[in-house]
Amino acid sequence: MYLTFCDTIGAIIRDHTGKDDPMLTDGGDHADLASTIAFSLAKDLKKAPPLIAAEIVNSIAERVMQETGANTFAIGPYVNFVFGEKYCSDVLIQATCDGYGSGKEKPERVVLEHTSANPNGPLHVGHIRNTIIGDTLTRCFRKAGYPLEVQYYVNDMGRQIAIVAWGIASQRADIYAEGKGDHLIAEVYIEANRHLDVDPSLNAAIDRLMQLVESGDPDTISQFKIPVKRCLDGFKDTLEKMNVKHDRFVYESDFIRNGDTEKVLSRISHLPQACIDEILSLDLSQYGFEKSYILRRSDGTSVYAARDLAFHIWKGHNFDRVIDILGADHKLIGTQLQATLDLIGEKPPEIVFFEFVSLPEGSMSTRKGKFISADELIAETERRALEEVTVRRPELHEEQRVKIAHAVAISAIRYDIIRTIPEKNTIFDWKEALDFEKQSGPYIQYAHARACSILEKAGTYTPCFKAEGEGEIALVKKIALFPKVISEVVTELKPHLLAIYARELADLFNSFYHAEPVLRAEEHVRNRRLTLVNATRNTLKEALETLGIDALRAM
RNA sequence: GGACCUGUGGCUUAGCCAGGAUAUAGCGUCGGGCUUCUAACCCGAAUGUCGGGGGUUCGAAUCCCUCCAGGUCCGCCA
Repeated sequence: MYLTFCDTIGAIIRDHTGKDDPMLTDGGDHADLASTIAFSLAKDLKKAPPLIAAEIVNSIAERVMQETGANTFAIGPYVNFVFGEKYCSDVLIQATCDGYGSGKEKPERVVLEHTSANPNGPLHVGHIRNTIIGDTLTRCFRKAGYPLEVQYYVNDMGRQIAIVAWGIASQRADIYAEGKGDHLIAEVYIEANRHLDVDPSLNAAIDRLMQLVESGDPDTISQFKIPVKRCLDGFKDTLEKMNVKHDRFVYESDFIRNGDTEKVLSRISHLPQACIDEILSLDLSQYGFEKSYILRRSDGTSVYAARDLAFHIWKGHNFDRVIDILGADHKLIGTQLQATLDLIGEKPPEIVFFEFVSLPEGSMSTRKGKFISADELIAETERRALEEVTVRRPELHEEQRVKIAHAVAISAIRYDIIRTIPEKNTIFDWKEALDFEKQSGPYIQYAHARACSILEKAGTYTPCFKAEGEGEIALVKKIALFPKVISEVVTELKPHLLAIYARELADLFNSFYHAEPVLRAEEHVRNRRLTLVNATRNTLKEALETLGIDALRAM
């Protein structure tokens, strides 16, 4: 509804002024929508902006009212629009329907890759920033109507995995030991690196393993495969706890076995930018890269970048839009990948880069065993959440309390991570992660539960799709923005916008809740407010689910 | 040394790409509000050289230049 109104008003301004851009902007406290077009016309017309604004209002107000029911007026140089009753009632009708905010089905197929952590230790609080950005975008794309496949790209043949395989053999570790596989692998990996640091000559054994696995040696392949699988099983456990699921796990080694890597390397070797001596590398200086892009080692084995090219060519052929979520450490290699694909006429991926999460004592390192695992984070947050639920709802059965605590914990974790823009590097803070108040997931869940509770107590009522008074109108107008927010997230790849929106919607609902009685109001007001509570409830539910957070009905 | 990202009240943070109305919220501080629809809440107050300096513009947190600080990268690792 909001977007439709913007389009209509934009077209009217365009018609009237002849300018391509109607200069629409948020109206802030003054209006629902505003245009700063008077500033840009000032030079041409040689008139003061406030004068121009007044003239524009005079000429378009009537047509705007006719087509949208919005009020047009000027404050100084700003042309302002305030939406009217029809807008509010249309919004309420839409927002009380199941699936509010969903876009119509789009033909464009999207593939999104996220997490893709190396299987050499458990997911830690840095990795899950990737996971949560990726999963939230996934949910937004699906909400917007795009068919989307989520992939996990498994590095099952890199140096790190060779180190794990070597570590298992040299430490005689029991790869089938009980416990969570990813944590088990981390122990082996950390210990193996300790040995390699002490005696670098041991690296020869790692190199040998990498040659064997690339040449297809069956024993080495299974030596790699078993720990990778154990680790991945651990990842899947952790991801499931966070409401995250991948549609497909794509194995890096497949692009060696099916010959795709060889094919792309051969294509590249014929390019004028290719440099072939002992190694194969590519000169990307035309794209502004100083460093050449190395694709094959002198011992003939391929590097990660080569396999990644093959993977992305495959994705580009099977999907219309390719999106990767990558840590800031991949910026160079990621942009080199984009440039190379562009050079050979393939579709480069869109990449969302996110900056690092570090610990107060410094950056995390799986290799050095310096990290807080996602499992620890979840366990601790659940423990705190259970304490909280037990204090608040002692009458509930333990099973029920545990269930709520889990949903609250995941909500707190996911929200804490997604609310910050990806470009900001953050320091992990237990106090913030365990905060269930205000700018948190549980705060939004609570607003939803509160709305549910009111509606449950109300029983049946006659819906009334109207809003009256400041608080009601502000709330409806916020509800109206939900579809716009989803579409912004998808076009700009900025999932934090949804997090902020959901919190602001909860804020407005809480203010409304405290200011206006619902159940105790006289009948026609009660019906109207119950309809509004229901619209809010539904919008909060859709927003929470799109954030990957359970919309609890009680907490 | 070079490249990219970040720097907004004591702390955390939105706005920056597409410049425009008194810069967004939270935590913390101070003052209020639960026999009344779930207080994981609400209402109010105080707190700002938008890292520093230049420039462009009628107008800059936003664009350009420069400097400073933090992070990341610059491997025949991934």
